[in-house]
Amino acid sequence: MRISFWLLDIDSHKPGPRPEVRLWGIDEEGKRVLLIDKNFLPRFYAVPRNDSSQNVLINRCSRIEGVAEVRPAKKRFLGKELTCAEIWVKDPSSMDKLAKKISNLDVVAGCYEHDIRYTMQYLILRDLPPCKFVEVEVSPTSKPEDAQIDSAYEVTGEFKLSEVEESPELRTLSFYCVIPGKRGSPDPRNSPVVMISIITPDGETICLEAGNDDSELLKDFCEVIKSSDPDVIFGYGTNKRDWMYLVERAKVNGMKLPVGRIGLFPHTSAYGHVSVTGRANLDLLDFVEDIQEIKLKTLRNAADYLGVMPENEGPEILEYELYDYWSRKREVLRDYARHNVRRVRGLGEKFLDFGIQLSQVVGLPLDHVAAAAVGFRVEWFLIKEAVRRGELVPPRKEAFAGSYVGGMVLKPEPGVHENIAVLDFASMYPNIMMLNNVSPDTYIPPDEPDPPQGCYVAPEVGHRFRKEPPGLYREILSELIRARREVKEKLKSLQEDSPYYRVLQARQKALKVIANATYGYTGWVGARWYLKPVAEATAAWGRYYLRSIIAMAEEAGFKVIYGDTDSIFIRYREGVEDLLNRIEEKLSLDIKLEKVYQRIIFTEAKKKYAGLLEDGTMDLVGLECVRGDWPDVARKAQREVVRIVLTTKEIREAREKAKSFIRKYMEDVRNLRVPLRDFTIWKEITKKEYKARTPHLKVAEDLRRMGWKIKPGDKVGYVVVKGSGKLYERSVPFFSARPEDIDVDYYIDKMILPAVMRILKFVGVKESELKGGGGLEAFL
DNA sequence: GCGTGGGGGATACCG
DNA sequence: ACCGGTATCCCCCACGCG
Repeated sequence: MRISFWLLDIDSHKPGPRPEVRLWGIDEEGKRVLLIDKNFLPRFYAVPRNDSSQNVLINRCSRIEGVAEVRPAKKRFLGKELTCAEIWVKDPSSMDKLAKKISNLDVVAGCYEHDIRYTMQYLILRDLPPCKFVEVEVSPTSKPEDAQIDSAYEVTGEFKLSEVEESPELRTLSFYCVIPGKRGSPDPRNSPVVMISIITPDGETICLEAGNDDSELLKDFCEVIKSSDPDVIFGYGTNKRDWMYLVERAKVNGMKLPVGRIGLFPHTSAYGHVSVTGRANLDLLDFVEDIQEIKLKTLRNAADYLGVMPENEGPEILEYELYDYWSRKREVLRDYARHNVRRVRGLGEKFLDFGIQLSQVVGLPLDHVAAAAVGFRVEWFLIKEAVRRGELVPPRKEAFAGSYVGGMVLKPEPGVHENIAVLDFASMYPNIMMLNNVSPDTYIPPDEPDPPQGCYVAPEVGHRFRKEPPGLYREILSELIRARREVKEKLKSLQEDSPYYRVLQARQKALKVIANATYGYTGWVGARWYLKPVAEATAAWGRYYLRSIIAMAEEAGFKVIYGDTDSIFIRYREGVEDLLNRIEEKLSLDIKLEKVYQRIIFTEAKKKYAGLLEDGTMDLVGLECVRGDWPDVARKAQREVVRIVLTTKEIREAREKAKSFIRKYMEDVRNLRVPLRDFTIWKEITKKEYKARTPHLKVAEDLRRMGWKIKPGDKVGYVVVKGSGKLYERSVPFFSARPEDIDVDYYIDKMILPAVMRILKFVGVKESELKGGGGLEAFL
């Protein structure tokens, strides 16, 4: 029989002599099904030292224990054709060992693709995209007795992409755990999970609560999951924290934690994601990490930023207060947990479409792709496409991280400007790579002569790339960009509120993310396709094109006020369209009039400016007010000053307004008439060992002494208090300072004044005018 | 012994 | 565990002065 199947999760096991791939998913009727494929073995390639020994190689390999079959194969490696042996392996878990053994044979130059997991080989070789309907021939088989599914089948045919583009209706479950620590971070050996709030697939909210211990709670949690049988589980911070904690607690209680569609425990797997067999466990923090505008990645902030729930809704309880609320204000804690699980679900709804599309594009299962860093998302996309093209996948190797010169940044013309146009190249780096066929497989090393078809030569650095045939990057980038253009075209004909619109919107975003990260990927030492000249040449061409458009703009009589990497800022006037056309014609690169600022202000610094668009929105770029490591007192003050300067017609009037605002604001700060949290400075702990003494490291030490486990990736919030000595000696955790201890002079002199003066000095304000409120200092 | 200036560490931004 | 370019703060130490 033939079924439609949508892949949610994949795993493998080995019940007998042959391994099995298990595909967990949903059929077109909405049945939860398990497909079992007993006819797939993994394979890798052995490349002989020279062509003549291919037969010898095949013979030698065939006789090795654990090899199922050896076939001759023709492949390409970095553009070079080669013949090799395709070695099929009986037991996936022995592939590495086998490859190592074969690598050591005297007739073998090297082995490839043994480092690609069995399940990923399956998806790629069988052309099975995750999160997409496919049709496949199957035969019914008996359900594994402990598997929670409607039916099981054995795969008997090939997968064929289905016409159906929609996703099935997924059952989602959201959960939020409350885990108080008596003193600092909770320890699973002695601190129980006290509450789990859940929103089931039916929309029912359940709030589980611990009794004397959490064994009932954990049992009930598993029971809710089992009975509501979700396809997707949403949580926040669950990959790094909650799941591990729940598993540890289960072990302490001598229990299992059977939350999957089979198996007794969730387990940590690739990219640090926690795998719940048969379901997709998604940690929404993984998506929030990619949103740079959210500085402090709390559930509350993320939900607020994304319009899921205002930050002031529901009680706010800080981590160190949880234990107290559990002991004495439990009703508030329940309310808190209920609000937070709603936040989790809201975020899940925001990100699910994107996750699904990313999974389709990249080819990694949904839960993997969500947790994978950008580099790995790009890489799996490349791996899938390379295999499809018969190109061997390079192994990951230790490489020396040689640095190279990147993009070009112009010194801005400081001051206030009006009517400024921004011209920028559309997807500059991807287009450069396509245009000049920049790719690891088209690169010509210095010792090789020019090929007959000719080559592109990068400016400044001189790296050469074959004109023909098209390289891997040219192929995959043009495919990504073509697909995205097609999706964007289709979007135009759809209603913005239709579900399909949301799907396509997510799809074009997924395609863009991958295309835009490809240049960065080429310069990543850890990349399988890392090749410094590829990144170096791309950047060199970028500088060349930027210089070209600067010259063309100046030739046309425009003054270039600023520029960064792929853009220039010029006065907007007659002739801009003309300039754009001439640039496109000369350079064969898309360039656009990106925006026009009514007014824009630059300081002397690069990468920092504030502009007012025609529609009244403000762009704040690089300034202190967009940086998460400045306290809100300084950020708010600067932001308001910028707003005044940009929106007040007369500069003279703006100056006076800004002055009186800042004077008053500083008075408010001095008298603590601003929210206390606006003094907190947040900084990330980025590593284990430090050379320097800094405020945030000293505070991290304080917190550790208090029992908090501070790890790289954590942010510490501190305030500066009055007293003598170094700044770091006067920095304390934000929650342990009394308002009257705060060193308001520090905040005014070192944070607020510098931040606002950087703007105000360009409208004629002197620092002395702000300090004394027009007093004596003004005359000094 | 004390103030200063510059180098370097650390962080987070831009494109 | 994506790149290089950049600003900014703070710490620290060499240096000059007395």
